[in-house]
Amino acid sequence: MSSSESVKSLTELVQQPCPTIDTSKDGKPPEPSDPPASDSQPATPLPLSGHSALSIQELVAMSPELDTYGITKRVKEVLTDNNLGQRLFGETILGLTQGSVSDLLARPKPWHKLSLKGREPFVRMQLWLNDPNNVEKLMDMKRMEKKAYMKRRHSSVSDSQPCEPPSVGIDYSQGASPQPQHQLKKPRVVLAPEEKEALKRAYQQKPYPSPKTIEELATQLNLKTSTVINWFHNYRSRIRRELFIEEIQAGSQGQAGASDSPSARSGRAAPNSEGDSCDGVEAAEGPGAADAEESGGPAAAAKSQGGPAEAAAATEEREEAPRPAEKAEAPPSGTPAPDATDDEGRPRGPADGPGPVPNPAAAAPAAGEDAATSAAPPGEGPCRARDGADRSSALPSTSAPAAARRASSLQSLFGLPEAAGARDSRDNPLRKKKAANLNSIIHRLEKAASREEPIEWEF
DNA sequence: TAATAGTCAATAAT
DNA sequence: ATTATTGACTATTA
Repeated sequence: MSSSESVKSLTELVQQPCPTIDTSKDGKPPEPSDPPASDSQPATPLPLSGHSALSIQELVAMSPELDTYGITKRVKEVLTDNNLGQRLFGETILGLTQGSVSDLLARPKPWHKLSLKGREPFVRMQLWLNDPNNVEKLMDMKRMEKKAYMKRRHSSVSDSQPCEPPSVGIDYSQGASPQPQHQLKKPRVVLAPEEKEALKRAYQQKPYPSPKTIEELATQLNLKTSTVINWFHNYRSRIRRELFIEEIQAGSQGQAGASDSPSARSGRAAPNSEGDSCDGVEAAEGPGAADAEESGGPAAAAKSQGGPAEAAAATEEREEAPRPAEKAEAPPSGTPAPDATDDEGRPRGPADGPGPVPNPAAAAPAAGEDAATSAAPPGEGPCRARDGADRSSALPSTSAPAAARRASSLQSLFGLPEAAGARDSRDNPLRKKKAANLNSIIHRLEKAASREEPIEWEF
Protein backbone atom coordinates (compact mmCIF):
# COMPACT_ATOMS: atom_id res chain seq x y z
CA MET A 1 0.00 0.00 0.00
CA SER A 2 1.19 3.34 -0.75
CA SER A 3 2.49 4.99 2.23
CA SER A 4 0.80 8.19 1.38
CA GLU A 5 -2.52 6.50 1.50
CA SER A 6 -2.17 4.94 4.82
CA VAL A 7 -0.53 8.00 6.04
CA LYS A 8 -3.54 9.96 5.35
CA SER A 9 -6.01 7.76 7.06
CA LEU A 10 -3.82 7.38 10.01
CA THR A 11 -3.39 11.01 10.35
CA GLU A 12 -7.08 11.29 10.49
CA LEU A 13 -7.14 8.78 13.18
CA VAL A 14 -5.04 10.86 15.33
CA GLN A 15 -6.81 13.98 14.58
CA GLN A 16 -8.49 15.57 17.43
CA PRO A 17 -12.19 15.48 17.50
CA CYS A 18 -12.37 19.03 16.72
CA PRO A 19 -10.80 19.49 13.41
CA THR A 20 -9.06 22.65 13.82
CA ILE A 21 -8.61 23.85 10.43
CA ASP A 22 -5.24 25.03 11.21
CA THR A 23 -3.73 23.31 8.33
CA SER A 24 -3.47 26.55 6.59
CA LYS A 25 -0.70 27.44 8.84
CA ASP A 26 1.13 24.29 8.63
CA GLY A 27 4.06 25.03 10.70
CA LYS A 28 5.60 21.73 10.98
CA PRO A 29 7.57 21.74 7.95
CA PRO A 30 10.58 20.01 8.76
CA GLU A 31 8.98 16.96 9.94
CA PRO A 32 10.47 15.58 6.88
CA SER A 33 8.77 12.54 6.98
CA ASP A 34 11.89 10.77 6.76
CA PRO A 35 11.25 7.74 8.73
CA PRO A 36 14.47 7.66 10.45
CA ALA A 37 13.20 5.23 12.84
CA SER A 38 13.45 2.44 10.46
CA ASP A 39 16.10 0.70 12.29
CA SER A 40 15.88 -1.74 14.93
CA GLN A 41 13.62 -2.14 17.74
CA PRO A 42 10.50 -3.98 18.24
CA ALA A 43 8.68 -0.82 18.24
CA THR A 44 5.16 -1.15 19.28
CA PRO A 45 4.20 -4.13 21.15
CA LEU A 46 1.20 -2.42 22.44
CA PRO A 47 -2.32 -2.79 21.39
CA LEU A 48 -2.59 0.12 19.14
CA SER A 49 -6.03 -0.67 18.12
CA GLY A 50 -6.66 -3.01 15.38
CA HIS A 51 -4.69 -1.11 12.94
CA SER A 52 -2.52 -2.66 10.58
CA ALA A 53 1.03 -1.90 10.54
CA LEU A 54 2.72 1.37 10.95
CA SER A 55 4.30 1.82 14.26
CA ILE A 56 3.18 4.54 16.51
CA GLN A 57 6.49 6.05 15.96
CA GLU A 58 5.46 6.71 12.45
CA LEU A 59 2.14 7.93 13.60
CA VAL A 60 3.82 10.22 15.98
CA ALA A 61 6.05 11.52 13.29
CA MET A 62 3.20 12.57 11.18
CA SER A 63 0.79 13.49 13.82
CA PRO A 64 -0.56 16.97 13.71
CA GLU A 65 -0.13 19.10 16.73
CA LEU A 66 -2.11 17.71 19.56
CA ASP A 67 -3.53 19.55 22.45
CA THR A 68 -1.82 17.69 25.20
CA TYR A 69 -3.56 19.49 27.94
CA GLY A 70 -6.95 18.87 26.46
CA ILE A 71 -6.15 15.27 25.85
CA THR A 72 -5.11 14.57 29.38
CA LYS A 73 -8.10 16.35 30.64
CA ARG A 74 -10.41 14.18 28.66
CA VAL A 75 -8.56 11.05 29.53
CA LYS A 76 -8.83 11.84 33.18
CA GLU A 77 -12.52 12.37 32.78
CA VAL A 78 -13.10 9.14 31.01
CA LEU A 79 -11.05 7.20 33.47
CA THR A 80 -12.74 8.57 36.51
CA ASP A 81 -16.17 8.40 35.01
CA ASN A 82 -15.71 4.76 34.43
CA ASN A 83 -13.73 3.83 37.43
CA LEU A 84 -10.71 2.87 35.50
CA GLY A 85 -7.38 3.18 37.17
CA GLN A 86 -4.23 4.73 35.95
CA ARG A 87 -2.31 1.56 36.36
CA LEU A 88 -4.58 -0.38 34.09
CA PHE A 89 -4.75 2.39 31.57
CA GLY A 90 -1.05 2.98 31.65
CA GLU A 91 0.02 -0.58 31.29
CA THR A 92 -2.61 -1.48 28.78
CA ILE A 93 -2.84 1.56 26.60
CA LEU A 94 0.32 3.48 27.06
CA GLY A 95 2.82 0.96 28.13
CA LEU A 96 3.80 3.07 31.09
CA THR A 97 3.70 2.54 34.80
CA GLN A 98 1.16 4.09 37.08
CA GLY A 99 3.49 6.73 38.37
CA SER A 100 4.36 7.87 34.92
CA VAL A 101 0.75 8.06 33.94
CA SER A 102 -0.11 10.09 36.97
CA ASP A 103 2.62 12.50 36.18
CA LEU A 104 1.73 12.72 32.55
CA LEU A 105 -1.90 13.36 33.25
CA ALA A 106 -1.22 15.91 35.88
CA ARG A 107 1.50 17.81 34.12
CA PRO A 108 1.43 17.38 30.41
CA LYS A 109 4.03 19.31 28.54
CA PRO A 110 3.03 21.32 25.54
CA TRP A 111 3.30 19.46 22.30
CA HIS A 112 6.09 21.52 20.88
CA LYS A 113 8.22 20.89 23.87
CA LEU A 114 7.98 17.19 23.53
CA SER A 115 10.44 14.99 21.78
CA LEU A 116 9.27 12.33 19.43
CA LYS A 117 9.40 9.88 22.20
CA GLY A 118 7.55 12.12 24.53
CA ARG A 119 4.75 12.58 22.07
CA GLU A 120 4.09 8.94 21.84
CA PRO A 121 1.92 8.62 24.92
CA PHE A 122 -0.18 11.51 23.78
CA VAL A 123 -0.73 10.04 20.39
CA ARG A 124 -1.74 6.84 22.06
CA MET A 125 -4.12 8.65 24.30
CA GLN A 126 -5.66 10.47 21.38
CA LEU A 127 -6.01 7.24 19.54
CA TRP A 128 -7.62 5.72 22.54
CA LEU A 129 -10.02 8.58 22.94
CA ASN A 130 -11.03 8.18 19.37
CA ASP A 131 -11.72 4.55 19.80
CA PRO A 132 -15.41 4.07 20.38
CA ASN A 133 -14.81 1.00 22.40
CA ASN A 134 -12.01 2.29 24.47
CA VAL A 135 -13.83 2.03 27.74
CA GLU A 136 -15.24 -1.33 27.01
CA LYS A 137 -11.91 -2.72 26.14
CA LEU A 138 -10.37 -1.47 29.28
CA MET A 139 -13.19 -2.78 31.35
CA ASP A 140 -12.65 -6.13 29.80
CA MET A 141 -9.05 -6.02 30.71
CA LYS A 142 -10.01 -5.14 34.20
CA ARG A 143 -12.30 -8.08 34.43
CA MET A 144 -9.70 -10.37 33.10
CA GLU A 145 -7.21 -9.18 35.57
CA LYS A 146 -9.55 -9.67 38.39
CA LYS A 147 -10.32 -13.12 37.23
CA ALA A 148 -6.70 -13.99 37.03
CA TYR A 149 -6.15 -12.59 40.43
CA MET A 150 -8.98 -14.55 41.93
CA LYS A 151 -7.70 -17.63 40.34
CA ARG A 152 -4.27 -17.15 41.68
CA ARG A 153 -5.57 -16.56 45.09
CA HIS A 154 -7.63 -19.59 44.92
CA SER A 155 -4.92 -21.85 43.90
CA SER A 156 -2.62 -20.54 46.50
CA VAL A 157 -5.19 -21.05 49.15
CA SER A 158 -6.38 -24.39 48.19
CA ASP A 159 -3.07 -25.60 47.05
CA SER A 160 -0.16 -25.17 49.17
CA GLN A 161 1.20 -21.87 48.20
CA PRO A 162 3.44 -22.91 45.45
CA CYS A 163 4.93 -19.67 44.81
CA GLU A 164 5.26 -16.38 46.43
CA PRO A 165 7.26 -16.61 49.53
CA PRO A 166 10.30 -17.21 47.52
CA SER A 167 12.95 -17.10 50.01
CA VAL A 168 11.60 -18.59 53.07
CA GLY A 169 12.43 -21.68 54.62
CA ILE A 170 15.62 -20.57 55.87
CA ASP A 171 15.98 -17.11 56.83
CA TYR A 172 13.37 -17.23 59.47
CA SER A 173 12.04 -13.99 60.47
CA GLN A 174 15.41 -12.87 61.42
CA GLY A 175 15.77 -9.86 63.50
CA ALA A 176 18.30 -8.43 61.21
CA SER A 177 15.75 -8.30 58.52
CA PRO A 178 16.75 -8.02 54.96
CA GLN A 179 19.91 -6.30 55.67
CA PRO A 180 22.59 -8.70 54.91
CA GLN A 181 20.76 -9.71 51.87
CA HIS A 182 23.55 -9.17 49.50
CA GLN A 183 22.54 -5.61 49.45
CA LEU A 184 20.43 -6.36 46.52
CA LYS A 185 17.99 -3.65 47.09
CA LYS A 186 19.01 -0.17 47.52
CA PRO A 187 17.30 1.60 50.31
CA ARG A 188 16.02 4.41 48.21
CA VAL A 189 17.22 7.71 49.42
CA VAL A 190 14.69 9.93 50.99
CA LEU A 191 15.73 13.46 51.53
CA ALA A 192 14.61 15.05 54.71
CA PRO A 193 12.61 18.21 54.43
CA GLU A 194 15.50 20.17 55.80
CA GLU A 195 17.75 18.78 53.18
CA LYS A 196 15.31 19.65 50.50
CA GLU A 197 15.07 23.13 51.76
CA ALA A 198 18.77 23.54 51.80
CA LEU A 199 18.95 22.29 48.25
CA LYS A 200 16.22 24.61 47.17
CA ARG A 201 17.99 27.52 48.64
CA ALA A 202 21.13 26.53 46.89
CA TYR A 203 19.17 26.22 43.71
CA GLN A 204 17.80 29.69 44.02
CA GLN A 205 21.21 31.10 44.13
CA LYS A 206 22.62 28.91 41.53
CA PRO A 207 20.45 26.66 39.45
CA TYR A 208 23.49 25.20 37.82
CA PRO A 209 25.98 24.71 40.56
CA SER A 210 29.53 24.00 39.72
CA PRO A 211 30.91 20.64 40.53
CA LYS A 212 32.68 22.22 43.33
CA THR A 213 29.55 23.62 44.80
CA ILE A 214 27.80 20.35 44.38
CA GLU A 215 30.58 18.63 46.16
CA GLU A 216 30.30 21.02 49.03
CA LEU A 217 26.61 20.68 49.24
CA ALA A 218 26.89 16.97 49.32
CA THR A 219 29.40 17.08 52.07
CA GLN A 220 27.46 19.46 54.16
CA LEU A 221 24.24 17.65 53.79
CA ASN A 222 25.82 14.34 54.12
CA LEU A 223 24.57 13.12 50.83
CA LYS A 224 26.17 11.37 47.98
CA THR A 225 27.36 13.66 45.27
CA SER A 226 25.26 11.85 42.76
CA THR A 227 22.23 12.44 44.87
CA VAL A 228 22.80 16.13 44.81
CA ILE A 229 23.39 16.10 41.10
CA ASN A 230 20.27 14.11 40.53
CA TRP A 231 18.34 16.39 42.73
CA PHE A 232 19.32 19.40 40.69
CA HIS A 233 18.49 17.69 37.47
CA ASN A 234 15.14 16.61 38.73
CA TYR A 235 14.33 19.87 40.33
CA ARG A 236 15.11 21.87 37.27
CA SER A 237 12.86 19.87 35.11
CA ARG A 238 10.18 19.77 37.67
CA ILE A 239 10.19 23.51 37.94
CA ARG A 240 10.10 23.85 34.24
CA ARG A 241 7.03 21.77 33.94
CA GLU A 242 5.32 23.57 36.69
CA LEU A 243 5.72 26.75 34.80
CA PHE A 244 4.18 25.19 31.78
CA ILE A 245 1.03 24.23 33.46
CA GLU A 246 0.76 27.44 35.26
CA GLU A 247 0.92 29.24 32.02
CA ILE A 248 -1.70 27.07 30.57
CA GLN A 249 -4.02 27.33 33.44
CA ALA A 250 -3.54 30.98 33.76
CA GLY A 251 -4.48 31.34 30.19
CA SER A 252 -7.53 29.21 30.40
CA GLN A 253 -9.00 30.54 33.53
CA GLY A 254 -11.07 33.01 31.70
CA GLN A 255 -14.19 31.29 30.84
CA ALA A 256 -15.17 27.90 31.63
CA GLY A 257 -18.80 27.57 32.07
CA ALA A 258 -19.82 26.93 28.56
CA SER A 259 -21.25 23.53 28.37
CA ASP A 260 -20.11 21.89 31.39
CA SER A 261 -20.38 18.26 30.99
CA PRO A 262 -20.94 15.29 33.12
CA SER A 263 -18.73 14.76 35.99
CA ALA A 264 -16.83 17.57 37.32
CA ARG A 265 -13.48 18.00 35.92
CA SER A 266 -10.50 18.13 38.00
CA GLY A 267 -10.67 21.13 40.07
CA ARG A 268 -7.20 22.19 40.55
CA ALA A 269 -7.23 25.68 41.77
CA ALA A 270 -4.07 26.82 43.26
CA PRO A 271 -1.71 24.04 43.85
CA ASN A 272 0.47 26.43 45.60
CA SER A 273 3.75 24.89 45.85
CA GLU A 274 4.26 24.49 49.42
CA GLY A 275 6.88 26.47 51.02
CA ASP A 276 9.22 26.36 48.20
CA SER A 277 8.46 29.75 46.99
CA CYS A 278 9.22 30.70 43.52
CA ASP A 279 12.33 29.08 42.89
CA GLY A 280 13.16 28.80 39.49
CA VAL A 281 14.14 32.16 38.74
CA GLU A 282 15.88 35.12 39.92
CA ALA A 283 19.26 33.75 39.77
CA ALA A 284 19.77 36.26 37.13
CA GLU A 285 20.13 39.41 38.98
CA GLY A 286 17.73 41.42 40.64
CA PRO A 287 16.16 40.23 43.55
CA GLY A 288 12.94 40.17 42.47
CA ALA A 289 11.46 37.28 43.70
CA ALA A 290 11.11 35.72 46.88
CA ASP A 291 7.65 35.16 47.65
CA ALA A 292 6.37 33.74 50.71
CA GLU A 293 3.06 33.27 49.08
CA GLU A 294 0.10 31.94 50.72
CA SER A 295 -1.01 34.88 52.58
CA GLY A 296 -2.25 33.87 55.86
CA GLY A 297 -1.99 30.23 56.04
CA PRO A 298 0.69 27.71 56.15
CA ALA A 299 3.01 30.41 57.06
CA ALA A 300 4.52 28.47 59.73
CA ALA A 301 5.96 25.65 57.90
CA ALA A 302 8.72 23.66 59.21
CA LYS A 303 11.23 26.01 60.39
CA SER A 304 13.32 25.21 63.24
CA GLN A 305 15.02 22.01 63.36
CA GLY A 306 18.25 21.25 64.76
CA GLY A 307 18.34 17.77 63.85
CA PRO A 308 20.45 16.16 61.33
CA ALA A 309 20.52 18.98 58.96
CA GLU A 310 22.59 21.09 61.13
CA ALA A 311 25.30 20.63 58.70
CA ALA A 312 23.58 22.91 56.33
CA ALA A 313 22.32 25.22 58.92
CA ALA A 314 25.64 25.43 60.48
CA THR A 315 27.59 26.48 57.55
CA GLU A 316 25.03 28.67 56.19
CA GLU A 317 23.14 30.56 58.67
CA ARG A 318 19.75 30.19 57.33
CA GLU A 319 18.37 33.36 56.15
CA GLU A 320 14.89 32.20 55.75
CA ALA A 321 12.15 34.54 56.45
CA PRO A 322 11.07 34.50 59.95
CA ARG A 323 8.56 37.07 59.07
CA PRO A 324 6.27 35.67 56.56
CA ALA A 325 4.20 38.69 56.90
CA GLU A 326 6.80 40.79 55.32
CA LYS A 327 7.50 38.92 52.25
CA ALA A 328 8.66 42.00 50.62
CA GLU A 329 11.65 40.60 49.02
CA ALA A 330 14.59 38.67 49.96
CA PRO A 331 17.36 39.52 47.75
CA PRO A 332 19.81 36.86 47.33
CA SER A 333 20.44 37.48 50.86
CA GLY A 334 23.98 37.08 51.51
CA THR A 335 23.90 33.67 52.73
CA PRO A 336 25.67 31.80 50.15
CA ALA A 337 24.57 28.40 50.41
CA PRO A 338 27.22 26.32 51.75
CA ASP A 339 30.53 27.51 52.54
CA ALA A 340 30.70 31.08 51.73
CA THR A 341 33.67 31.09 49.52
CA ASP A 342 31.75 29.28 47.05
CA ASP A 343 31.32 31.98 44.49
CA GLU A 344 30.44 31.17 41.00
CA GLY A 345 31.14 28.26 38.89
CA ARG A 346 31.55 30.59 36.09
CA PRO A 347 32.20 28.41 33.14
CA ARG A 348 29.23 27.62 31.14
CA GLY A 349 29.38 29.23 27.86
CA PRO A 350 26.16 29.31 26.04
CA ALA A 351 22.85 29.64 27.55
CA ASP A 352 23.32 29.40 31.14
CA GLY A 353 22.72 31.81 33.82
CA PRO A 354 19.22 31.50 34.87
CA GLY A 355 18.52 28.15 33.74
CA PRO A 356 15.09 27.47 34.87
CA VAL A 357 13.69 29.27 32.04
CA PRO A 358 11.22 27.57 29.98
CA ASN A 359 10.56 29.52 27.04
CA PRO A 360 7.96 32.11 27.33
CA ALA A 361 7.76 32.92 23.73
CA ALA A 362 6.63 29.49 22.99
CA ALA A 363 4.86 28.86 26.17
CA ALA A 364 2.67 31.84 26.00
CA PRO A 365 1.18 31.11 22.67
CA ALA A 366 0.92 27.56 23.63
CA ALA A 367 -1.08 28.44 26.59
CA GLY A 368 -3.50 30.29 24.54
CA GLU A 369 -3.78 27.54 22.12
CA ASP A 370 -4.27 24.85 24.60
CA ALA A 371 -6.67 26.84 26.50
CA ALA A 372 -8.73 27.52 23.51
CA THR A 373 -8.85 24.00 22.41
CA SER A 374 -9.24 22.34 25.67
CA ALA A 375 -11.88 24.70 26.67
CA ALA A 376 -14.22 22.86 24.50
CA PRO A 377 -15.62 19.90 26.21
CA PRO A 378 -14.98 16.55 24.81
CA GLY A 379 -16.42 15.96 21.60
CA GLU A 380 -18.29 18.49 19.90
CA GLY A 381 -19.07 21.49 18.17
CA PRO A 382 -17.68 24.79 18.69
CA CYS A 383 -14.10 24.48 18.59
CA ARG A 384 -11.74 27.24 18.58
CA ALA A 385 -11.94 30.00 16.27
CA ARG A 386 -8.73 31.68 16.83
CA ASP A 387 -6.33 31.11 14.14
CA GLY A 388 -2.70 31.34 13.93
CA ALA A 389 -2.43 34.99 13.51
CA ASP A 390 -0.25 35.40 16.44
CA ARG A 391 1.24 32.06 16.81
CA SER A 392 3.98 32.87 14.51
CA SER A 393 6.45 33.56 17.15
CA ALA A 394 7.22 30.09 17.83
CA LEU A 395 10.40 29.56 16.15
CA PRO A 396 14.00 30.33 16.25
CA SER A 397 14.76 32.50 13.43
CA THR A 398 17.67 34.14 15.04
CA SER A 399 19.07 37.16 13.44
CA ALA A 400 16.72 39.78 14.54
CA PRO A 401 17.26 42.72 16.72
CA ALA A 402 17.42 41.38 20.13
CA ALA A 403 15.54 44.31 21.37
CA ALA A 404 12.75 43.68 19.03
CA ARG A 405 12.58 40.11 19.99
CA ARG A 406 12.52 40.87 23.55
CA ALA A 407 9.74 43.24 22.99
CA SER A 408 7.66 40.68 21.29
CA SER A 409 8.36 38.17 23.95
CA LEU A 410 7.20 40.59 26.48
CA GLN A 411 4.16 41.22 24.54
CA SER A 412 3.16 37.69 24.24
CA LEU A 413 3.78 37.19 27.85
CA PHE A 414 1.83 40.10 29.00
CA GLY A 415 -0.59 39.87 26.25
CA LEU A 416 -2.31 37.03 27.90
CA PRO A 417 -5.87 37.90 28.21
CA GLU A 418 -6.21 39.36 31.49
CA ALA A 419 -9.78 39.96 30.91
CA ALA A 420 -12.09 37.88 32.89
CA GLY A 421 -11.48 39.98 35.84
CA ALA A 422 -12.38 37.49 38.41
CA ARG A 423 -8.95 37.12 39.84
CA ASP A 424 -7.81 38.98 42.80
CA SER A 425 -4.69 38.46 44.62
CA ARG A 426 -4.62 34.87 43.81
CA ASP A 427 -2.40 35.33 40.88
CA ASN A 428 0.34 36.96 42.70
CA PRO A 429 2.62 34.06 42.98
CA LEU A 430 2.15 33.25 39.39
CA ARG A 431 2.84 36.75 38.33
CA LYS A 432 5.96 36.76 40.26
CA LYS A 433 7.18 33.67 38.68
CA LYS A 434 6.45 35.03 35.31
CA ALA A 435 8.15 38.25 36.08
CA ALA A 436 11.15 36.56 37.45
CA ASN A 437 11.25 34.40 34.47
CA LEU A 438 11.04 37.28 32.19
CA ASN A 439 13.89 38.90 33.94
CA SER A 440 16.12 36.01 33.39
CA ILE A 441 15.18 35.87 29.79
CA ILE A 442 15.89 39.48 29.33
CA HIS A 443 19.12 39.00 31.03
CA ARG A 444 20.10 36.33 28.62
CA LEU A 445 18.95 38.24 25.64
CA GLU A 446 20.91 41.23 26.62
CA LYS A 447 23.92 39.19 27.15
CA ALA A 448 23.53 37.67 23.79
CA ALA A 449 22.84 40.94 22.15
CA SER A 450 25.91 42.50 23.52
CA ARG A 451 28.06 39.89 22.06
CA GLU A 452 26.35 39.96 18.81
CA GLU A 453 26.07 36.32 18.40
CA PRO A 454 23.42 34.63 16.48
CA ILE A 455 22.70 32.23 19.20
CA GLU A 456 19.71 30.12 18.79
CA TRP A 457 17.00 30.57 21.20
CA GLU A 458 14.70 27.78 21.13
CA PHE A 459 11.65 29.79 21.49
C1' DT B 1 31.00 16.07 29.39
C1' DA B 2 27.03 17.65 31.11
C1' DA B 3 22.16 18.92 30.42
C1' DT B 4 17.67 17.34 29.18
C1' DA B 5 13.83 14.19 28.49
C1' DG B 6 11.31 10.20 29.68
C1' DT B 7 10.55 6.65 32.80
C1' DC B 8 10.72 3.44 36.47
C1' DA B 9 9.72 1.99 40.89
C1' DA B 10 9.52 2.65 45.79
C1' DT B 11 6.89 4.88 49.02
C1' DA B 12 3.82 8.80 50.61
C1' DA B 13 -0.49 10.48 50.71
C1' DT B 14 -5.42 10.11 50.04
C1' DA C 1 -6.89 0.71 46.46
C1' DT C 2 -5.53 4.43 43.90
C1' DT C 3 -3.04 8.27 42.91
C1' DA C 4 0.94 11.50 43.71
C1' DT C 5 5.71 12.31 44.49
C1' DT C 6 10.39 11.82 43.66
C1' DG C 7 15.43 9.82 43.59
C1' DA C 8 17.71 7.31 40.19
C1' DC C 9 18.56 5.43 35.48
C1' DT C 10 18.90 5.36 30.46
C1' DA C 11 19.00 7.39 26.09
C1' DT C 12 19.71 11.62 23.53
C1' DT C 13 21.54 15.79 22.35
C1' DA C 14 24.54 19.77 22.05
